[in-house]
Amino acid sequence: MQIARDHFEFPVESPKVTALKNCSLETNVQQNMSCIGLTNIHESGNCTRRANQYEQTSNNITPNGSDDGYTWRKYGQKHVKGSEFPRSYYKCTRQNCPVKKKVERSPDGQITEIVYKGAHNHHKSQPPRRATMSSTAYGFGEMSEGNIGGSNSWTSVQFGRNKDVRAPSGLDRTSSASVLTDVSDSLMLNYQNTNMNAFESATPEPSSTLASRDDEDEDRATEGSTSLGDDVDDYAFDHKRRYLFFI
DNA sequence: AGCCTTTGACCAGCG
DNA sequence: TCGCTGGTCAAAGGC
Repeated sequence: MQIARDHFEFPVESPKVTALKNCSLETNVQQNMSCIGLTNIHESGNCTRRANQYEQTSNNITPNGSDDGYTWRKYGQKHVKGSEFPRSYYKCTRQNCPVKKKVERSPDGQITEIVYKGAHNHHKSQPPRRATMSSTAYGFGEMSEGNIGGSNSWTSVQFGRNKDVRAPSGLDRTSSASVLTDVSDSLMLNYQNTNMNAFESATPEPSSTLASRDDEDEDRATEGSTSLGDDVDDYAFDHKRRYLFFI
């Protein structure tokens, strides 16, 4: 919990954030987490390009529950009792990756809660067999990545309201953050750039280790924020044309 | 052609 | 044991 909270305490006004805010204004995609998240790691030029794409399809798009640098496949959706909104269930599409996540989203498309379960056995942002929009953006991936090498745990990321942190097992390590949705948007902008080191220092395994172990061959190309961003940009842009969706 | 989402059915845990 | 609930499966259809 503390870890997650710490994640969201990064500067709101960084150069990246400023650029992204401009992006939102230019494209009328405001409070669009996907747009912001996707464009976080790119130059504003690309930001505009992407945002236009979204604008064509929806005014409120937040693909696949969250943009966390991993690729997710939705395998179920259910309206859970006690919850206002339907809950979507996602699996990491990475082969042999056991990580799952639950996403609750309000009717207007805002994420109200994300709960991660398990630990990725691969580094994030590597092009999967088939990328989707969700695989290309950044924001909360480290939430679950902090569990790499650990037990299957649920890591909760919450938006807009306070909820109990999901902790089915007393042994599970959980973390959560409760922030306003619009605030979280801004926070996501900076997450990748400003908090990687901060988070890594708070987690058992630094990403450099992660990137060079389980899937070294495939992961190598994704190391480093710059190369990572470029790879994701090109790859994601191409595939987003096909997978413009939202929940 | 391959991967995706959707969605109803099914299963397991719990009181 | 039964009913409720959350989580997962799998078929169907879309992109």
